Amino acid sequence: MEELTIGEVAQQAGIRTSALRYYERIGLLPRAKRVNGRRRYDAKTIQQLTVLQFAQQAGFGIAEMQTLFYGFAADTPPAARWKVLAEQKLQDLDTLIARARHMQQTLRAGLECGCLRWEDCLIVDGPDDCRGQAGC
Amino acid sequence: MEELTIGEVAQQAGIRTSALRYYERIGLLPRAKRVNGRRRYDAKTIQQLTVLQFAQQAGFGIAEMQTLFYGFAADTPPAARWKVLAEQKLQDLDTLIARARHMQQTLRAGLECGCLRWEDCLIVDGPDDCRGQAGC
DNA sequence: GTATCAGTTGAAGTACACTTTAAGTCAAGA
DNA sequence: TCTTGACTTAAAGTGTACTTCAACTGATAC
Repeated sequence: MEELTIGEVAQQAGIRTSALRYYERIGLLPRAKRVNGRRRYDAKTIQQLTVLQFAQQAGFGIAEMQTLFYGFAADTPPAARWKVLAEQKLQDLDTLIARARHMQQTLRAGLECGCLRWEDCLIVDGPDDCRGQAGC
Repeated sequence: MEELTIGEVAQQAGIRTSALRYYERIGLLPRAKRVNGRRRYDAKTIQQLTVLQFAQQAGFGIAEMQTLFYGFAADTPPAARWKVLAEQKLQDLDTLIARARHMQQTLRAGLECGCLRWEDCLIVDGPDDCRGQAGC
């Protein structure tokens, strides 16, 4: 089977060599074997990295990926591992989106305020609260 | 006019004393006067902090707030300052929301995959791509 | 007098996901 | 032989927004 250097893996996976060394150091990737002190990977590693990047895109942090990949009984299939964590993450994302929407409302409320001084601005006490005060 | 200690300001504004010292240190709040070496604030500070928290809730980082509060000609009214930064921020939030939605799709796609091994999972190459492969 | 509480300072720590740096190794090409 | 380029390591740096720590001071209560 074909073996790859760290630079080749990095290029094929679209990742920096420093990240690969980092993943190995923290145990997110298994320790690569060495030839003359240099890391050698087999093609399967690219697949592993693809899964890793997929999980990352789905919003999993490194600690969560450790759980996902190594934090279950060896005979637990991927779909089951994924399910446990994915459902919580979906909720987190709902929360995140709601917060972002709230920020947008806050910003738009601020855009409608024509205050001449911050002190006059009632918007900061509540967006629906502009009681004909100066500039609001 | 009534003067407040750092603890009183912190409590009324719902913020930690350490944050108040931090804001002063980085110049986000003007240097408070000292009495016996202790900070003394007037009631106006609460209002300033309210504006600050409003901006923070709208998604402005500290550097952006520096610009917002001190990065304009002294006669520029708040509404004009706000406008310059808020419109960009609204766009950033659109991007953020889109990314979060994409993450959710990724997660849901993963939930529908019943792979027995990561290696069998074609979802990681593209969510719409489960061509009757083992477990997918 | 002394215990307690709130305050002071500068420096270091926190979380996250890496990147950058310094100093050195290894193999291949001119 | 010398240079070049890719690689090795451990350690320190990055950015954000604070918090925590250590050592100390000042005012108040008993």
